[in-house]
Amino acid sequence: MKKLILLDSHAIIHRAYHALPVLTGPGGEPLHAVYGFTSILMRILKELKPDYIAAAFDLPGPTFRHMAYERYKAQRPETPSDLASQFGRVREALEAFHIPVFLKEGYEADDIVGTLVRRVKKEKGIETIIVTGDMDALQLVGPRVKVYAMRKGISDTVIYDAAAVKERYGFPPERMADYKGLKGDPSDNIAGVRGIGEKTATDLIVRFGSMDTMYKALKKKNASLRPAVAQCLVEGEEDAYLSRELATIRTDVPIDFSLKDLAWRGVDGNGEIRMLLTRFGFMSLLRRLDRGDAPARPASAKSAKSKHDDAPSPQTLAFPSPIVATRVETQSAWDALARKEKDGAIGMILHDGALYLVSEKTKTVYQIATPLLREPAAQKFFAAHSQLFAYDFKAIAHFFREAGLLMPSARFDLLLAAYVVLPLGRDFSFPAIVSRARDQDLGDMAAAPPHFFDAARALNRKLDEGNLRFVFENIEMPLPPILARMEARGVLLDRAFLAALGEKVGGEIAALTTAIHAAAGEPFNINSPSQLSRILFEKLGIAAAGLRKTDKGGVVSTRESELVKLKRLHPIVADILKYRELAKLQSTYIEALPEAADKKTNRLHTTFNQAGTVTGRLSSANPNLQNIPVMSDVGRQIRKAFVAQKGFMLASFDYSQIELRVAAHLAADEKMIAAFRKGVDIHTLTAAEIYNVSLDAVTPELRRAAKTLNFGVLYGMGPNALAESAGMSRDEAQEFIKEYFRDFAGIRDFVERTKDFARARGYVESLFGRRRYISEIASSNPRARAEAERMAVNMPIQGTATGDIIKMALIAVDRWIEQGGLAEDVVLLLQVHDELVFEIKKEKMAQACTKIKELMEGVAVLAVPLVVDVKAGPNWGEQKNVI
DNA sequence: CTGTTCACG
DNA sequence: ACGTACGTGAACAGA
Repeated sequence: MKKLILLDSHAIIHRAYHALPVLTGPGGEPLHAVYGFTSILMRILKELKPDYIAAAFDLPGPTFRHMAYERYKAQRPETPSDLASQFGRVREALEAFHIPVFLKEGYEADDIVGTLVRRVKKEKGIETIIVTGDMDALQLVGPRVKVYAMRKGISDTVIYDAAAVKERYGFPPERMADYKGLKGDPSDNIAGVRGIGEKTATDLIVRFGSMDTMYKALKKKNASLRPAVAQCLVEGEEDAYLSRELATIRTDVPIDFSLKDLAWRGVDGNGEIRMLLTRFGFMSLLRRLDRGDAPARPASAKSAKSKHDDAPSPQTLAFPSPIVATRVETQSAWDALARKEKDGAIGMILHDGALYLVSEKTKTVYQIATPLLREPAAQKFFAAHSQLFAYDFKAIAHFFREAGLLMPSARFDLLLAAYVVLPLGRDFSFPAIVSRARDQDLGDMAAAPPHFFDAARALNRKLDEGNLRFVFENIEMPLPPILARMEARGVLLDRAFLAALGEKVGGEIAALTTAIHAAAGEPFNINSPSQLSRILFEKLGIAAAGLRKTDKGGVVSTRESELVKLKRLHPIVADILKYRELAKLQSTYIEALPEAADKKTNRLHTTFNQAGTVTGRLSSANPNLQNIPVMSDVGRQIRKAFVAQKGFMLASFDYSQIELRVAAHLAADEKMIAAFRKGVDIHTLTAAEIYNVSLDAVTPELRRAAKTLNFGVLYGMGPNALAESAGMSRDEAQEFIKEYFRDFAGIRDFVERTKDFARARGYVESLFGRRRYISEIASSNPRARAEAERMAVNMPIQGTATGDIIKMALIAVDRWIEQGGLAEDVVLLLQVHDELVFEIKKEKMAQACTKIKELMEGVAVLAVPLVVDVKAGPNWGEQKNVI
C-alpha cells in the first residue's frame, strides 16, 4: 500500500504558532510557526515515509462560508501580524522540500484536503493520512483515510482511523458534521443549537445515529427526549442545519491535479533544504537533517506537565556538539562501555520510549535498545556506576519496571534538583531547566554550550548554597521509584457498584432538572453559571443585593456560599444546590473514573507530580485521586467503589491534625504544645480559650467556630472571611481573632516573624529547609502584599506537614516493606497529603498496621507528638478504626 | 483558552 | 466601600 500525506497547512501553522514560544530568526523576524511547521514536516517525512505528499493552504479573502452566513468567523480576531508574515515562509519551506501546494480562492485549506481525499479514494492501493493541527478534519476519516492530529503542543500526536474516532467520540467520522451542527464550534463562530453542549450532542448522535434521523423522530414525537432538550432542538432546528452545513468540509473544490504530481522524491542530497534551514537559523533541524534520524529533543518532563513541555526552543533542542549519537549494538558493548566510561558520570534520559545514556567524559550519547538492557552485563554496568544522573527518574523507573529490570539507583535527578532549587518555575522540561540554568547564570556555563552535566553541576552547587541538600537527598530523591510503583500498582475500582450508583444519581438529576426548569418557566442549562444567574436574578427577580460578583465578568455569582443565603427566598434554590452537588459528583467521578480505569484489570493508575506544587506537596492527576469525595452521602458512596483486591484490606493511615501540630511546633506556642501533649482536643481548647469558658463548657457550636478559626489562622484569614464562614458579625469576628492571638501569643509571634523573614530574604522555608520564594512580599500594592504575606505564613506549615513529613513517611514505610520482603503483602497505593492508603493482605493486617503507625509517628520528632489514626475495611468508604 | 465552580487536604 | 483563607486538578460553558 502506498502512502499519501496531505498537510492541512493552515491548521498546522496555527497550532505551531500558539504552542511554541516566540522565536526569531537571524534578522529578528518571528519564525516560531515556521519552525514548528518544519519540525513537524521533518518528523512526518521520517515517521510516515510518504510515497506522495501535498500541502493545502487558505487564501485570504471571503469563502463560500462567508457568502452563506455572514456571521461565519465574525468573532475571530484579525490574524496577528507576526503570524501572517510566517505563511509565506512556510510556502518557501515547502518549496525547498519540493512539496506541491494547493490553494483555491473562496475555499479553506481543509476543503482542499477534503477534495483531494475524495479524488484519491477510488485508488485502492493508496492510504491517505491527513496531517493537521485540529480536529476538524476527522469527518474525512474512512477506509484508507486517517488523520494524524496534534492533541496538545506539537509533539503529542495521535493517529485517528475510523475506529479511533468512534472510540473517542462515540460515533463514526461521517457524523462529525452533525455533531458540530448541534454543539457548534465557537472558534469558527458556528452557532450550533443553543442549550446543547458537547455531552448532549454526543448523546443525541449516538442514540439516533444522525441529525436527520433525530429530527425525524422528534417530529413523529417518538424521540423520548427530556423536554428541555427537545425544546432546544425544536427552536434550534434552523441553526442546526445551517451549522452543519458550515461545519461540513467540501469535497468538490475545482482543482486540477494528477496523482503523479504528488510523488515525493525525498530529501537526499538536497542542498536547498540545508540552505533554507541555515537561512532561518534552524540549527537543530539542520542537525536532524544531518543525522537523518535523531531525537528531536531530550526527554520531556512526564511528571511536570506544562504549557511549554513540548515547546522547546530550537537552541536547546539537541545535545550540543560535539556529542554524537552512537548505537550500542552488541553484547560486548557493555564491557567496552564499562571500560570506557569507568568512573565518569553517566546521564540517563528517556525520550520517545527509548533510553539514552549520556557520557560526561567522552561526550557521547548512547541509544540503548531495550533487549540489550536485559543482559546481565547491563545490570553490572549500572550497579558499578556510582554516578548515575537522570532526568525524570520516575519515568525512568517506569521504563525499567516495564522492561522487567532492576532499577539502578540514580544519584541525582535533574528534574527534582531544579524543583528544589527553583520551585517557582512551572516548566521543568529538560530544555527549560538547561536554558534556565544558563539564563540565570547559575553556573560557569556561559562559555560552554549548555548541557546535562553543566546544569547538574550548577544545580548541585545551588543545593549546598541554599542548604537544600537535606530536602533533595533525603526527601525528594528516594521518592521516584516509590511513586512509580504506586502508580503502576493502581487502585482497584468496582465498576458495577459505580454503574448502579450512576443510574440512581442520574435519575435524581433528571428529576431535579425538570423541577428547576418548571420553576424557572423555561428550559436552560443549569450547568451554565451565566444562564443560571440570568434566571435567578433577572427572570425570577431574586434579590441579588449584597451578593458577591464573579471575579472577572461582573455577573452575580451563583457559587454555593452565595446560593445558601437565598434558600429562603425561592424554592428553586434548594433544588439547584442539590443539582449542583449531584451533577458534579456524576460527571467528575461516577462517569469519569470508570473511563480512566484499565479496561482489563479495572485498576486506576494516577500520575503523581513530584515537581508541581509551590509548597512541596505532591499532586495527582489523570485521574486526580487526591480529591475523591468524602463529605456528602453520595461522596461516601463513591469511595465505596475503591476496593481492596481479594484477600486484602484497604487501610488508611491518617496524620491527625498534622498542620496544627506543625504550627504549634514551629511557633513554639506553649499553650498549644501543652494541649497536644495532654491529648486535649485542640478545637475544644481553642473554644475554651477564646470564649473564656472551661473545657467542659464548650458546646459543639463553639467548637465548630473555633475549628474554623484554627484553620483560618493557618491560612491568614481576615475578619470578613471568618464572619462569613462562622456565621457571625464582622465585629465579632474581629474580636475573636484578637482574642485568639492574645491566647496563642506564640502563633502571633510566628506569623510576624515569618513575614519579617520573607521580607528580609525574599523566601520562606519549611522545617527541613524547603524554600518558597515570595516575589510580591515587598510589593507596593497592599492587596498583592497581603496575599504574599498569607502565602508566606502558610507555606512553612503546609510544606513541613504535607510536603516534608508525609514524604518522609512514605520513604520510611517503603524501606520497611522492601527490607522485610513484604512487597507482596503490604502495598502502597495512594498519598492524599496527610494520609497514606495501602492494600494489605488480611493475615498481615495486625502486624503491618502497628508497624506502619509507629513508623509514621516516628518520622519526625517535634515538640508535640505526631498521631496517626488507622482505619481499614473492604473499601475506601467503609473503614473502621483499628488499633 | 479563560472563567466559574467545586471535589479534596 | 469592600473581592482579601492556603494548596491542588477537573468538568463545563462560552467565546
